Amino acid sequence: MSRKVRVRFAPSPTGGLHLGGVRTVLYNYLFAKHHGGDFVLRIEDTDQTRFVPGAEEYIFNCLKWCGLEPDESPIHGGNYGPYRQSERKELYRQYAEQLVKNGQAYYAFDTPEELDKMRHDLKTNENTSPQYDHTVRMKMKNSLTLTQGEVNDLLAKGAKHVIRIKMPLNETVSFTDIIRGEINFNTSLVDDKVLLKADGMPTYHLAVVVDDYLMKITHAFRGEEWLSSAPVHILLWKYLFGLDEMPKWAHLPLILGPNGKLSKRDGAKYGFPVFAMNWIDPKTNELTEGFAEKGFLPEAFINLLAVLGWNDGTGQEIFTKEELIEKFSLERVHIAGAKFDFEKAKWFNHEWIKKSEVSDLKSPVKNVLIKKGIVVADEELLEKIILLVKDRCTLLTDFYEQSSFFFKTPTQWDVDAIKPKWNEGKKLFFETFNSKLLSLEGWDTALLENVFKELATEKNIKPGELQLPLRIMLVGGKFGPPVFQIAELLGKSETVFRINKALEVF
RNA sequence: GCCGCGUUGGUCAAGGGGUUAAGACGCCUCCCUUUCACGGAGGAAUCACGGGUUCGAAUCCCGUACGUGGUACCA
Repeated sequence: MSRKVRVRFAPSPTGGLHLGGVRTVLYNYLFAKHHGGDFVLRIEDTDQTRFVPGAEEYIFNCLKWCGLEPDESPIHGGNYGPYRQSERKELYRQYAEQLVKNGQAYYAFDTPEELDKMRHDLKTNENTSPQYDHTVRMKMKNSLTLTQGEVNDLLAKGAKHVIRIKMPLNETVSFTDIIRGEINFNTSLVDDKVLLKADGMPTYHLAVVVDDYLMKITHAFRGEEWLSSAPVHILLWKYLFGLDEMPKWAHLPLILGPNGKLSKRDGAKYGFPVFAMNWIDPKTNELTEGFAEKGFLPEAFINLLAVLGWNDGTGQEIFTKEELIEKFSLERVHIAGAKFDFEKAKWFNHEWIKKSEVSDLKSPVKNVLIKKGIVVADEELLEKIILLVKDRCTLLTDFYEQSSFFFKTPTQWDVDAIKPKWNEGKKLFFETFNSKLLSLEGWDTALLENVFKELATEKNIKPGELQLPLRIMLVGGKFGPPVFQIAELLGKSETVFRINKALEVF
């Protein structure tokens, strides 16, 4: 009988939620839901110096927008709380002390200056970043080098100290990564990582192991950047709780930018978002644009993220969240990192806009229009407009360009586009056309097109040569859906009005 | 430097000993449409390199190169 699947995501509230982070959440979520398990979200606010106000709330907003709400979290509650690292502070010390007692960790009293000095003194061309490891620990100020009495004195005096893991000499630590298979590390090459900081807060290394144990996590998925510190976590599991209890690991490939690791700067540089939603850094007031505000549908966003590094083997690319839950498997996650391609991302959004129902598009489109100062009074008209233009919108924001002319009479016309072929005959045509429209019984696309073509034939002008001028009269430029459909939605009086108005200028 | 991980068209990728090496994005051509899209039909473009193993290697092994992550009292 296997345990219920429980996976977790543990962001630190340090700022915006970037693509890699959202994808990690996504894979956690999909895996949990695929197995009918729980998706636990805890906050890694272990380091007060890096905690950014508003960032936690921001994370929840992003998850909500993406439709990836956790089953347990600081705001959703759950049976394994508290879910904030800072609120669990007292838990960690005992485990660290236990390791010290068992000789698997030790107190270190080195000051930051002493550490700097050590790193500076030992730095050579062959060893550009010396580690606090078995080669130097016996030269430092710690409970391995001091006498028991000295240590007790320091502790009694309340001397600042950390607890570091004592990496064993020349042992092989192995574990099986669900995506990558067996991975081995030689412990001699791993440094004595700090487990408990001088301020009493745990580092990620201690916290992740203790919390995963206490919260009964069965599967731990995280970015590949954690792979190097995996041996520390494995050892901690072995020392503290036993390897049998340890969750299964999977290290997810990185999402890369055009030049290496995807960074916030790449977004600014290449003009695409890297965060799920807008993030304003409270310190600098700097805004980083999000996919939501850029005009992405959340369904498209998680879809494109899901298939950036995973596929179901069939060639299918468009998946609903339900399909993803059903088909997702870690074994089919790609091992290598993937470069993010914004063009493809836009394609996904376009596909999603095309396949979305008008009723689902209405609210986001309305928001786009309202933001641009357009008042949408007629809901029915809005629905017709969306249906008419959605195939040509890649981003939700495109709905503005594609439909604003339905709400605003043009005040400028692309005169250059028609001027070369404009003449009195055409002007006369439109004057006649307008009076015909006025006396028309009924008003629909087919009827308008008929009247237009009949009159063109009568006047001996090719209808094609008249369509562009009509379009420009109605919308102002060479864009928009088929011109007679525009006229139909505009209605008789507005159509006639626009033709007259344009005729004065042409 | 050291350690880990990786490498199939420009990008995402399928394929895991025998394939004409799928498909998608992007690009190009044509059709549809005398706006632009959508849609349809085509096209150019790929197994990092060098050694093995094998009758046979994109697929397995070793090396090299390159990329990437880590090397913090950051996560």
